[in-house]
Amino acid sequence: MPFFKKDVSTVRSVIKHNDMSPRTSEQFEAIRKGKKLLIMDTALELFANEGFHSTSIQDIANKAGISKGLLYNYFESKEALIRVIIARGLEEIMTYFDPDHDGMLTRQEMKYFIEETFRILKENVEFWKLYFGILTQPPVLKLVDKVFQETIESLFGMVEGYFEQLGDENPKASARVFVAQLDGIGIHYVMNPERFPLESVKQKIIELYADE
Amino acid sequence: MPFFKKDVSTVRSVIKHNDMSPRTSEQFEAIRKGKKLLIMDTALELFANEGFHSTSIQDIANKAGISKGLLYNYFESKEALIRVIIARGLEEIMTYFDPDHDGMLTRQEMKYFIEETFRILKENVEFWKLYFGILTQPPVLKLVDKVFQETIESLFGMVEGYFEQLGDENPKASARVFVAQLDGIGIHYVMNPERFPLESVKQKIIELYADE
Amino acid sequence: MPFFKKDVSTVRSVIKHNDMSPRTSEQFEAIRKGKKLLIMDTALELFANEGFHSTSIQDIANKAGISKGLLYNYFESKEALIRVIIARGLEEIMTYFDPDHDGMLTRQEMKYFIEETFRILKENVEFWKLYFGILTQPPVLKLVDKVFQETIESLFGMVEGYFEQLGDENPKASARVFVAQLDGIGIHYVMNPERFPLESVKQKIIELYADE
Amino acid sequence: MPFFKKDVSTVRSVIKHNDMSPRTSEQFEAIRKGKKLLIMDTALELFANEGFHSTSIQDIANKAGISKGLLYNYFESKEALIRVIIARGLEEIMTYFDPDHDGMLTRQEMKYFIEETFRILKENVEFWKLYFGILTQPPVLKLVDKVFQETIESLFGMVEGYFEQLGDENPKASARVFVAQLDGIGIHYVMNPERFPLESVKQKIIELYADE
DNA sequence: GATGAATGAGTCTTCATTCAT
DNA sequence: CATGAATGAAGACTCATTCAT
Repeated sequence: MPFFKKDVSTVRSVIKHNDMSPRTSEQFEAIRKGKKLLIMDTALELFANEGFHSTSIQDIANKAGISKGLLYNYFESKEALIRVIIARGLEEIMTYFDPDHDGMLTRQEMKYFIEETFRILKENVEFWKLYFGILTQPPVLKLVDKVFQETIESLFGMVEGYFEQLGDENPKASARVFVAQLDGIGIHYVMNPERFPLESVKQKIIELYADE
Repeated sequence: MPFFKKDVSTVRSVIKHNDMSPRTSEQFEAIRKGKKLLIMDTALELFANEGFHSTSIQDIANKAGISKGLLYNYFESKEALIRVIIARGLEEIMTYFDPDHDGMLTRQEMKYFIEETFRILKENVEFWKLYFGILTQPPVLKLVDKVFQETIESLFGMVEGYFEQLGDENPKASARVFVAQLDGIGIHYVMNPERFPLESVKQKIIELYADE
Repeated sequence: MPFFKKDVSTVRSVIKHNDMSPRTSEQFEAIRKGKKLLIMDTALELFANEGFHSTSIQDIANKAGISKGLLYNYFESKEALIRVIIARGLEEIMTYFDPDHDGMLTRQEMKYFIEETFRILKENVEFWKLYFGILTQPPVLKLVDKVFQETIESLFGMVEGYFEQLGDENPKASARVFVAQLDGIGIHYVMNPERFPLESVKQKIIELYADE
Repeated sequence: MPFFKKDVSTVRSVIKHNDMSPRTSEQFEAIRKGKKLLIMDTALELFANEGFHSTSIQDIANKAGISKGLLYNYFESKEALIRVIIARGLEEIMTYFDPDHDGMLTRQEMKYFIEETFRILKENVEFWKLYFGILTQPPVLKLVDKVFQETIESLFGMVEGYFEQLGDENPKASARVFVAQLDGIGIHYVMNPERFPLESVKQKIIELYADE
């Protein structure tokens, strides 16, 4: 299940009650959390499939079944919205990539790393569409620059360290090739998930980079 | 030299023509061609670096030193403009990839193919920026869909045929991986040409796919 | 002390009442009155310093520490709110200007009138900022038109009567000049209270109009 | 005649011609100048009578008989528009107030100064409505702050110098009173031009300040 | 061929007001 | 009495496109 589709469902039951006293702040909190997720998920889908610029705030509101105004109750601007969406996505992804948070990849972890990559790719097609869409759109990239840079740097560091430790003579170049390859696969996959032979491609990558 | 910067220079002198003698129709033709190229090159640069949506017709006209009206004299719309730019680029690229136009890659041709790919990438950074920007923007991709599809299909066919002829047990998957890898490299390179070790990456790719 | 900052303090204690004993209806009344004053004072300050249009209901609620909804419990609209604020201000001011409520100014009362004017101006800078702000904003003026007109008419009547009784040959013009002068002083003072020499200006006005 | 209504009339004849060659840049210049004045005058009238915030760009465009978009062809924002209007007004006014541009008022010039003041007030009611409207609206005042400050300072300097040279014991205060009085008169006049006895008020002021 | 004034639909954003709780 | 989520109309501004000259 995509990391961002968690438990919006339980929210509704919490917000039902029926006397005349004002809602408690927990109830408001629950409403806010649910709506915020709804908006983010809706926006992600539209940004990913229609592009950031081609998606209007009205489009998002319509699809989410809310009013334009309400969206601004939760996000101060369209730019803030995409920034939050990206930050959430990258954050969660990084937790999968570096399970023991030591910024290091051991030989054993490499196979796991690749498998995780493919799993995450498969389960979050929308997010990755958006990710690649942003990566190649300079003006949109600027909006989320910092978090992007940081995440990518950290990833490169990990991969580079792996090749270094393997005795690779040019670990920087190898890391570039490796990450570029994964990105290339990601792009091709999200552009056409049905026709892309993800499973056999994964095997090939494991053979190439993590074979014992 | 970028494939799209060819004979603008020779045309310049014709455009500068500023005395009172009537122009011959060949001269008019030359003006048209020169202006058209000027517009296309200017637009390519802006689309690539600022994004299609963030570049206005006014921006293009300003940078090209012409009026908005004149642009519409040459291209019927902004969409038509990007379509023509992409079509020109893909067309020229394909001539390099399949020199004898037989849609086939022999073993010898593979090394040449890879080298050409890297050369073209290096010499046409702007175009590739635009290419990848479009590839990941569904609504913009729609504008140029047909020519993109055709080019990509034809490319895949060639590469798939190559792996088939090599006896690869899953030529489809291998072709996907191969093209995805080149695309990944392309993206990473155009995003940051100075820091990307293009030359050593090229050697790696040749080793991997075209070593005798 | 500003005429509008009177008994808020005594009310505060009542508002703080927070145990579980049921409130008497007098207590409710006191709460209502206290909250209403709180809202009016807060709104006055913001309207005066930020302008009517630039102050949002949310701003007022925030600054007053209450919710938007509650504000509408006391005032049916933003326009009603400013109307009530202005009406209260003008009403209280008129009680100072015409102490025996006979609509007349005797020669002795003139000096007192001028002194009161300056005292009131000094003690209610916020109110006068708002007053002058409204005076010069036709669409806002419309909102409070009636009470403004009445107050100004009544004032003019008093002053005109004074000049008449003094044997002035053109009491209407003199009254206009006099009131205009006071308004001019008022505006300049509230725009920059620190740098305006209020005391010496007051003496000058007394010399000019109420010297024995 | 208001200083800002000059010779828009002649423009139309200039812009007529009838072959297929593009307009000359003088023609464009003439069009731009005329439209710019039209927009400024229209906006002045609306800002003055409806207030800055209550006047929408659409209102201005409608009244001027042009499209919203065109207005932005001439002024980059609503704020820029009011700034230009105010700057133009203040500039022209200062030329009347200090005819020999020496920043000084001689005794003879004082009578002329007052007469000019009243003439300008009478002939530019709209502008002065806007002027006073802005003076009392902090958030709008901020938009035009610099030019306002400068003009007012310069005016105060002149008037203060006059009282000083007259041997006044407190020229600063006298200048304040004087300018405040003129402002008060201005406000009352523009609020209700028909009922304000401008002529006799002028005489009174001349008596008070410039009598020989 | 060439210009740029002109249009108007579409976009982001704000905010007074309502209402369920 | 009190809260703040929710609405929607309105406003500033942008921009592809047209067209008279």
